[in-house]
Amino acid sequence: MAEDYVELIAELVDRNDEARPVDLAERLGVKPPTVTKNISRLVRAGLVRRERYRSIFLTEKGAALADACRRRHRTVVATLVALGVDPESAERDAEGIEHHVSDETLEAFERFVTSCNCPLSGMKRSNEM
Amino acid sequence: MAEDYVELIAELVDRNDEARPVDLAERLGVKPPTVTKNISRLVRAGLVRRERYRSIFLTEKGAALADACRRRHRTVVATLVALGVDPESAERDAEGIEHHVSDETLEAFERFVTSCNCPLSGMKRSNEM
DNA sequence: TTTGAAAGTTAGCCTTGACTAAGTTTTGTA
DNA sequence: TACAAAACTTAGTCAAGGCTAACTTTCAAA
Ligand SMILES: [Mn+2]
Ligand SMILES: [Mn+2]
Ligand SMILES: [Mn+2]
Ligand SMILES: [Mn+2]
Repeated sequence: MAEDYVELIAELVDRNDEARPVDLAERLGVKPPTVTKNISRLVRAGLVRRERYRSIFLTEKGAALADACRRRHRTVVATLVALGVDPESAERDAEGIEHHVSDETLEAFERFVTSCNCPLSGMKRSNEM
Repeated sequence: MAEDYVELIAELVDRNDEARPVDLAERLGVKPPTVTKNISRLVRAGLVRRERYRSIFLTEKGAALADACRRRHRTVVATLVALGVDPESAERDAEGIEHHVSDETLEAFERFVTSCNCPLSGMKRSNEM
């Protein structure tokens, strides 16, 4: 839960300079009271700051987690796409898969997408055929 | 939850001709009362049969789900290993990842591991380097 | 400047999936 | 065969993460 929240908060702050509960609820597909309760949990965990009836921001700790999650998210999506999954399915599946990808697996994914993008490897062609 | 249970029950029946709650608890890393409660849920869902104080068996429906899950599990592990993840990490991560792999992604994984095992593709070499 | 709608919170409820403690049934062994 | 240990279930508790209904605060339009 925490990972999806901080990831999305970072994204919203980047795009809108703030993260509002209403937008979190919309994007996460839950109702506003659920967001309020979960944000309280994140506050308890030291990941976000909040003032009542105002926007939500990440703490240093939350921002660090968000960065790691966003990076991992992008890597998982890139890996799925490189394996031939259509981008919409890749995005949808990655949202769940990302939370089960260990550091070792993440490194393997990074190696793979890197080698895939290298035109000399010949991997992309043979895979996509 | 259901997926992990039916998958494991199928595996235990294959290996031991029966699935006992004590073994499920051991393998799933939970306590016996948790297994009892979850098995009741599976009974309600029509996935398993049970007689009190006796072993657990899959219904037709449960066996069908188990087969699909085991197949998907193996494909996910094979994909991770083909991407260079060590087998222990692959097995561990697959246990979580499998539940978020859609049919489209599963097909892409199958295509990938098949092409990887084809000695003519050259993919395995370039990836493992 | 008032005021109504939008946004946010609180309270209370539910389900899932975990646990412990305590009771019941089965089973291996003396 | 008796009985203790192992296996299983029941009862009760808890936290996470959903929901609705109702309340409070904010904000923008009249
Ligand atoms: Mn996610
Ligand atoms: Mn994500
Ligand atoms: Mn699993
Ligand atoms: Mn599995």
